[in-house]
Amino acid sequence: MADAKPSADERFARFKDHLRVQRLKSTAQRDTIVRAFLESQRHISVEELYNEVRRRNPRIGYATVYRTMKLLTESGVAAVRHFRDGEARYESAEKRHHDHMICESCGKIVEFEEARIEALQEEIAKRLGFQFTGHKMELYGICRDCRRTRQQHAAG
Amino acid sequence: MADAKPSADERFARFKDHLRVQRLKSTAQRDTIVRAFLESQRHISVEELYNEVRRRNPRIGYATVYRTMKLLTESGVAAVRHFRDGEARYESAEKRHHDHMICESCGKIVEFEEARIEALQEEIAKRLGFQFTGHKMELYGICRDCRRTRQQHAAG
DNA sequence: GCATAATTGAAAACGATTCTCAGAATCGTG
DNA sequence: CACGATTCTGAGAATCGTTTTCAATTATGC
Repeated sequence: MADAKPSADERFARFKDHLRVQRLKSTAQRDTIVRAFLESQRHISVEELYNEVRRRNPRIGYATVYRTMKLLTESGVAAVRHFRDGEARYESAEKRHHDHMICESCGKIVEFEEARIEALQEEIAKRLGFQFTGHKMELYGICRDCRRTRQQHAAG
Repeated sequence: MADAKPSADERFARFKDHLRVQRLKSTAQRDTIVRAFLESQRHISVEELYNEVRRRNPRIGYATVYRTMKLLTESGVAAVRHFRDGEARYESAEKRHHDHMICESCGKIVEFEEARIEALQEEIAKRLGFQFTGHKMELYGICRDCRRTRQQHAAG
C-alpha cells in the first residue's frame, strides 16, 4: 500500500505547527495565501498566486505573498524552483525527489524520477572530491502536443 | 592526436568574422572587451569583466560590456551560464559539452563531462514524449579544500 | 570626404524580489 | 476582557542584474 500523500488540510496543519514552534503569528492573510497555494496547480509562480490571492482578498499585498511563501518553504510544505525564465515557481515539497522536463514551446512542466541519474551524480561528486549536497537538473525539449501543432501549421 | 583548442587569436578572428558577416562595426571598445574576456579565467561574471575592461579603458560603459558579450555569444565564441547566485557568467564556447560542479562554500566551479548522463537524458526525454533540445545540470557540494579548512577550524 | 547606418555612454526603465516604516493585528498574561 | 510586547501588514521605495532609450559619436561603403 503506497503512502497516501498528505492532504491539503494536513499540509495546512503543518504550516500552522511551524508558526507555533517559531512563535510566529497566525493571520488571515497567511491563511488565505497558504490555502490558495495548496489548492493551486503545480509550479505556480508568485504572480499567479498573487492573482488568485487577490480574488479572495484584494487587500493583500505582493510583499505578504512573498513573505508567506518564504515561510511555507521554511516549514517544508513548499519548495521553490527557478526555471529558465527567471521567476520563482513553488511546488509542493511533500513528494519524493524528482527533476523536471520543460517544453520550450508551451512551457509545460513534467516531473520525472530517475534513480540512475541520482546515483551518477553522487559518483561524479566523489570523483571530483566533493561532498555532494544537492543538484539542479532540467531537461528541455518540445513536447508531443507542440510537435503535432507545428506539423499541422506546416501542412496548412 | 587531440584537436588543439583554438587560440585566443583564432577566437578573436572568429568574432571579427561574425561582425563582418552581420555587417556590424569593429570598434575599439569591442576589441578591448573581447580581448579582456579571452584572456580571463573561466566563468567570469559581467562585473568582473567590466572591472578588467575599465582598467584597460575607463571610458567604456557597463552597457557596452553587456552588448558585446551578447554579440560574442551569438558568434559562438562565448557561452552564458546562470548558476545559483543569479548573475550571468561567461565561459568559452570552444569546448565539448560539459556540466558544472559548484562548491557551496567557496564558489569554486569545476567542469566535468559524463557521457552516461547525456545518454540518460535523451532516454528520459524520449520516454516523456519530448524531442530533446537541451538541458541544464549543476551539482552542488563542498570541495575538499573547504572540508579541510573547516576541520582545521573545528580542531582550532 | 560624405552620407548613412551602427555604436556609444549615461541615465532611465525593467522585472523580480526585498526592505522600510508607520499603523494594525495577534497572543500570552493578568 | 484588557494590556502590552511583539509581530505583521500594505504601500511604496530600494535593490540587483540587465536592457533600453536617446542624443552624440564613429565606422564603413562609395
